[in-house]
Amino acid sequence: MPNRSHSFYSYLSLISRSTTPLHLLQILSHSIISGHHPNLLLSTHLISHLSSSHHHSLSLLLFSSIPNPDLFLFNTLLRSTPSPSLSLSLFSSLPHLHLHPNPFTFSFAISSSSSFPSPFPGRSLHARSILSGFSSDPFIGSALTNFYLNFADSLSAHKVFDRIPQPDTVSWNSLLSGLIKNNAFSQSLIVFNRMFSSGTSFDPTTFAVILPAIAESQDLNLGLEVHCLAVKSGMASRSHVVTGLISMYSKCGEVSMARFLFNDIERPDLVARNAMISGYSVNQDVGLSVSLFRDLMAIGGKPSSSTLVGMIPVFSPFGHGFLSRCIHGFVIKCGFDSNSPVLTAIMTVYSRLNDLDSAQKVFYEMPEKSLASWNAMISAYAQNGLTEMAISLFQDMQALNVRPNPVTVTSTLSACAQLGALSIGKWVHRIITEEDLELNVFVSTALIDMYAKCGNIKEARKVFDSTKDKNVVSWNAMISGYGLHGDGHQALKLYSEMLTARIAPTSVTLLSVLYACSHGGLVEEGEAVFESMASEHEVNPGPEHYACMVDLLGRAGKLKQALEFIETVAVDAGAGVWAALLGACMKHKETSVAQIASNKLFELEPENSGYYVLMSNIYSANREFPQAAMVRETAKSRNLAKTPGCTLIEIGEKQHVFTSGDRCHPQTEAICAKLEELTAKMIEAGYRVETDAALYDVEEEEKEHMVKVHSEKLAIAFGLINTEPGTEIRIIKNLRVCLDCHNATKFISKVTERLIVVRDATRFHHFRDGLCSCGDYW
DNA sequence: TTGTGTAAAC
Repeated sequence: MPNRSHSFYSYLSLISRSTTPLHLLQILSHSIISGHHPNLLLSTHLISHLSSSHHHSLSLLLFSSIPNPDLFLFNTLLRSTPSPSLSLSLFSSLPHLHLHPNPFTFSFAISSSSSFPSPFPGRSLHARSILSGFSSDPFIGSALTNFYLNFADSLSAHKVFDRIPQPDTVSWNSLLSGLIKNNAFSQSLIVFNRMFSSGTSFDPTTFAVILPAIAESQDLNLGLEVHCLAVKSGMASRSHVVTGLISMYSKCGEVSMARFLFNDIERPDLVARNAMISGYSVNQDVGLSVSLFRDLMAIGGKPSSSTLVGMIPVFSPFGHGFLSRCIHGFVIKCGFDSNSPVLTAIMTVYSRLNDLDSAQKVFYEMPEKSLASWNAMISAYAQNGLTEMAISLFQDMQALNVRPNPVTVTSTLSACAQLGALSIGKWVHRIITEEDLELNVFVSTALIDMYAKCGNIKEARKVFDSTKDKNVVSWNAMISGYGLHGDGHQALKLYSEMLTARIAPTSVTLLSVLYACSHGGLVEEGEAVFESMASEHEVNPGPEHYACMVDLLGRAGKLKQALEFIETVAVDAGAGVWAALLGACMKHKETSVAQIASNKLFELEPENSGYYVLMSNIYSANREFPQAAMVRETAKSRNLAKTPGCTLIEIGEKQHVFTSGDRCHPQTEAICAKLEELTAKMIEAGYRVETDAALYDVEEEEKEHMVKVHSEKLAIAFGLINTEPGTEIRIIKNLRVCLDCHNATKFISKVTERLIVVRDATRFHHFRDGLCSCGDYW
């Protein structure tokens, strides 16, 4: 303790060395006793110290005891006030204190209003700062940039930022980190480029902020450049920067480079270790990930939630038993049983193991659902084919006002695409626009795919054309979209544009192009593409490509050539090629090649009921009924169930599903009446029942030569009743549309003057005025 | 500064 002879300055120096609030208060009382009443300077120091040791109530107490605080003292208090509502009420007390806010006052108040639940106080501070004449202050500008991006308002953020005359490093960093918080990774890389060209110098924060964005976009070249910049500016060994580099290299697949940097760290902290552990994990190196984890335990380190989140994904290949026994148990033992990120990682693993029940259980029992956990559940549903569940969960989010991010809408759109739910897909598109979510390459590709799969190929193309950062996946989605719609020529045209743009085709690209040729009947073009695969594009054909070639040749009626292709080129290509050949035999009503193909298939995949159905139908089509019956008997004796056909139609935003011979729908009678009315008109127009169609139905006995009304006809009739004349009708069928339904739909489109769009298991059919876009080639 | 969740063909 100082004695009476101590000067005012010795109190100051004591304050700066004090660590506990008690100690600070002792000094304060001592100074008062010894006649040194706490003046402004002394109080300011005290407040600053109390705040940095998180004793906010004490600093507030001290502040209120000071009769005439100055602005500097006020700002010091404001800067360290943890609660946004408290700092807002402090701000409004300025007039009582006869103080005028300066730029620091505004920027501190704005910073804390970023964590206020509503954006209004921050906006009003923005307005008041302009009225006070600070419209282009760099400090306020940075704080506002940050504030607006915290409320996902990137338009306002950019406006504010552009008003800063000479943005400094901190301003740029605020913009960058805000964009990244909003998942606007590609945009952040553009801003980073602008920052670089402006000549603004980087600080360690700049590197720490931009490296995750580079990692996210997997742009290794940019990562290397930034690494060089960091080395040149002498910041490459700062701990935050190294961690960012380790993570960036791992995510770009350069895990050995990451390890090299890691080994160079003298005493790696927990964060660096976590980055390295997850680096091995994303690169599927179980051994090294676990061994680093062991190192951590060996030095007595305590794993953080990030350690577990980083390590958990590597365990999914071990299978369910291991996970539930060890990992889930370990998480609970470590006290992370209510930690949202850790539980989200567990959910993802369950989902990858197709154990949706467990994933769902973790999700619904989570005490606090984060955005990531909502996303994990939606994508778990979407990836496991539970499309309605995925969509309904997204609708729940909307109802609960949980704001989606690009990841959320990407998964939801994927569900819409699978389901063919166009109206919901459009609704999601509107949400993306209204909420100003970043249209990153994932979102735009998902939109392209959704529009294409839901039948709106023009809208798909519109999105495709307006997408700036297309990658090969976007091109693939668009090309396969054309294939789906039977437009082989557009698919080939786009493919050649892609080659001109010097984008290397992947095996998926080539498969999509081949399918488009096959669906469009472009045999020679398809053969040329197949030839070019290995020779020009260094892609070796896989079983799918071979099957597609068989499909291409077989559909065109070249069954012998297709068989030869299998026996000479596509040897050991598996069941796919034979299935394609069998399908082609059905189209051309050919039994001898079909026998060879089906025998192969019964041998390769005896459990697949589809082949028995197909073979039996081929016999029936050729009036070889005893053989047909025999095949069906075999299938029956093996207890093989066939997939029931069903058709979906959307009226408004509601989906209606019909099965074959369905009489469950409330409007059943009206539907039957409509069908009778239609049949009469169709027969008048020349329609005759295709008898072969009856033979598609293996479960129907021959006693009935009548076709049980297939689900697509029910759905079309239902659509006709419930929509205005002239509206187009869109239906989605899970199996391939049968010959009779295809023919009937042509007539329906004619007699009702409607455009009818049918999506079946493999492609789209646009029926208009008695004709189908597939040219009866399907 | 690390960690969760995302699109294309079959």
